[in-house]
Amino acid sequence: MRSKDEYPAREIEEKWQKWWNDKGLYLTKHPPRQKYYVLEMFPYPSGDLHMGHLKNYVIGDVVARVKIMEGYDILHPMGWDSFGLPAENAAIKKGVDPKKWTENNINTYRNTLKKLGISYDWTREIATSDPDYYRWTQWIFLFLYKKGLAYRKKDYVNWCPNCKTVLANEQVIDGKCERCKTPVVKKELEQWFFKITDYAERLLEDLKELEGKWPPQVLKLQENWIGRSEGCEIVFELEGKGIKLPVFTTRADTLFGVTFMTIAPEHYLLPEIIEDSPHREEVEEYVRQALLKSEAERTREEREKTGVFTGKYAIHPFTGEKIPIWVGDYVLANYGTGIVMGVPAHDQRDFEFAKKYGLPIRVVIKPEDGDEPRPEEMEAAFEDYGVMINSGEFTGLPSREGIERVASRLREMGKGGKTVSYRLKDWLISRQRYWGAPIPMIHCEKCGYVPVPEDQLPVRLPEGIRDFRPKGRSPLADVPEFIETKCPVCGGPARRDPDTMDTFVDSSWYHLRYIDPRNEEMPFDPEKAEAWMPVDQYIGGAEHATKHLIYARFIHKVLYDAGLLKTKEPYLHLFTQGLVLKRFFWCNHCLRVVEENEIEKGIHKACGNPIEERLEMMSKSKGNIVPVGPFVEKHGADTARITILFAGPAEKDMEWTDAGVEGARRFLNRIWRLYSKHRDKLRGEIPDFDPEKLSKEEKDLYIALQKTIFEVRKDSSEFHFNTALARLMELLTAMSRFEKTDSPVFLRSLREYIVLLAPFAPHLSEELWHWTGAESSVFSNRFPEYDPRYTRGELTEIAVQINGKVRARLQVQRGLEEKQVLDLALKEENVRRHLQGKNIRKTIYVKDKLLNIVAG
RNA sequence: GCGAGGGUGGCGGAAUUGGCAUACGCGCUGGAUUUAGGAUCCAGUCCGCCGAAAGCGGGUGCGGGUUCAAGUCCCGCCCCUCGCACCA
Repeated sequence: MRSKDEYPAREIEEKWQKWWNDKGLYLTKHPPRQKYYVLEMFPYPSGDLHMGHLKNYVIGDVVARVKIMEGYDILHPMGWDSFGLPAENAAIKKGVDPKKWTENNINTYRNTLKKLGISYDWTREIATSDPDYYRWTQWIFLFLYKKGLAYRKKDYVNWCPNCKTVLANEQVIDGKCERCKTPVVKKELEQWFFKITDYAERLLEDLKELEGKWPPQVLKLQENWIGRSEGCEIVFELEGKGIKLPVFTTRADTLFGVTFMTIAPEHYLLPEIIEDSPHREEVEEYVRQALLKSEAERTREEREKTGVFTGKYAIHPFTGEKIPIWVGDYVLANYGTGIVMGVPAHDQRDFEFAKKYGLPIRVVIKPEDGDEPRPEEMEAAFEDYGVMINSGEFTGLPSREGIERVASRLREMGKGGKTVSYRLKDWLISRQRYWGAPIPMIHCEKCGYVPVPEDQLPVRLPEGIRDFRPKGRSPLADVPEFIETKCPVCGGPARRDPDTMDTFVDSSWYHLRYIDPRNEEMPFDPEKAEAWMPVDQYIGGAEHATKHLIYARFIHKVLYDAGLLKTKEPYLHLFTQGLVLKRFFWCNHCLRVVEENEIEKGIHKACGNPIEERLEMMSKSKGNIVPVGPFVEKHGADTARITILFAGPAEKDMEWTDAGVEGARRFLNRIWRLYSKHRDKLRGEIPDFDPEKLSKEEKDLYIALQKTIFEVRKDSSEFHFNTALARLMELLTAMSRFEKTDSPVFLRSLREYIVLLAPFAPHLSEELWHWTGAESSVFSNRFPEYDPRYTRGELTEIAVQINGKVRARLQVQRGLEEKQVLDLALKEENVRRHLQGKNIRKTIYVKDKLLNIVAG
């Protein structure tokens, strides 16, 4: 129940939200004097907004408000990543139009975010599903196409049999579809790709610029994802036909130990290899089986490797020896060259494969200080570096040197040489879906693939489609008025590309559109981009480390190379916030969330089955969400903000609890009561005072204030909002207990406290600020400066230890010397007792902190 | 398996150039106020030594080490979370 002591949150919040809006307080000032671009990852507008979504925006808002009060002109926009599958699924399930569904959700999201009073410049709102936006997404596609960075390729791709669509590598999690968890299979399709591998080296290299500015684990994740590996390409030849069969290896020194080769089942050269093989049918059957298996099945580690002999041989580049070629599904088609050389003596996988199929083992490396391993006795491959043996002209070389020499020899022979391989794959962007940006390409029988001329953009999505059920092709393929068009080159009949783009294309450049959201000539004006880029602080979930954050860096670099941008990287600082978890009770029998009053002694009363207590990320499907709207109505936006910020370190996961809400609410109420009590004292000038001439009580408060300013500034800049709030709570207690409430120190503390609180509880602060008689916003203040002379009290407590154990604490003036402190310490009863019968051997003094007496 | 992060009261968490472990909040206990409840305010709250105070001892996942001094540094383990995982 709300008592009359509780502050009227909703009333205050609505009042100031309206006032901020009328005053245009958060409108971007362009050109900026001193710019600061704060960006939170924009949301996909799904159903309603819950507290789990909020953390991102609350953190961003604190950053933005602190920067406003540090005198920056900020750009702090919000928009919608509004293309994507859920809209289409809703259309399939409920028959609603994806566009209408999306618009409704956007309206709900916008209204909810507005209720939170976050400092967005709403005039810059964008939605990726808006033709005014996706026109430029298409423009970017064409831009890449012109640069040779968008190309079409027939390939085996990740295919989700349930969603009936192609997935990027990044959308395959543990071999399963990210969305529906169905095992992904391989399917051969012709698709559009972005050549992100051309940028692999720079994407890796420029991570160095981000060190100390991005979370180290995100940098590491990207590094692993790019997966640079230095090695050697070695070209074998197919016996008889002379087809080149390149392999990639990091161990060129083991080349003389090759006893077989293995090629991936989906390798494009395989059909040619087996064309005239007696084993052809057997191989084809093996390939069929392999492609049916899901990635998850194929890559299960404990699974025994399988393979089948192709009946064909390759020629060793040095020895001319015949090497049998096998097909094996443990070889990945999309890493290296898709063919590996089998060196069973020195590679564990090859060893296992050779053992299974009775292939010979040939030792070509021996330990530096040991004997040559004997093949018949080996139980595992010898994978260490050592000295090359049985390797012709290279015999006797240490591995490291051998790797170099073999590579340069191959280079001379034109049969390979040093090369670099990346784990990163080209970015497959075609999606067989309706609700995305159409790929702006036209296929003409005569002219081939032709880009849609820029002046014809956007290629609009047709409306009024009824049937969105996945059929293995884009719903657009069945819309003749969309598909059928004229070739822009020859004017003859032609067909549009029926696919739409991966939504990660939409979000790879949105930070640029915010800079110039209504530009009708260009995606953005390069001059404006120069004024505002890079994003100074980007805030979002760590789950985007290898998807969005790599794609955005890639697109940014392409635009940088074209001279449209002046910075190499889009996001200068990145902060990744933790999740919001909510405890709930789950009945495994009824398969639903159960309220506490339905449970008795751990048993679900309704069905008699035991209840499981779970702590998981808030999600609508689980039913453990706290919706924002009703919460704000009941407790207010500021309470929601404080709850989130105080619960723990912002980068860590937090549990949303009622107790946390109570604590936040209580804190704000304490502030409200203190200010209500002294409301009549808030107005008017505060007389100047000399801190040196204050009473002890006053000086203590003055020092507490300086300390708090110092700590709040420091903690806020480091994203330690929980400890910043702890300091504010301490100062509040100090002010509440302060008795000389007419003192200028007290009055000044009240004033500055409001400003310190403002980034965290903006509505309450704005209200209290106006109680001082101010007419301008609390955010037109500078964040308070501390008086550096007083950030520490002049009294200090020195711990007196004897042999490392604290035996007394002394209250003394700061700055005492060791001798003085020791004299004082020796007067202490407890110290004397512990020194009885002992000699002081040595003392260690840490000024103003500690004195350790070593005695014995 | 590899990589990263983590393990501190009943709970969320503070404290890192090595220097008073447990700030702040929640919960709990007692008191004040109140017809009562709620709300609020004050005091207490790491554990143990029968209660209290003083005092003493123990204590930051486990075992060792360096040091006058270790949550913090070093060595060896255990456990948890996340990411990658047949990458040739």
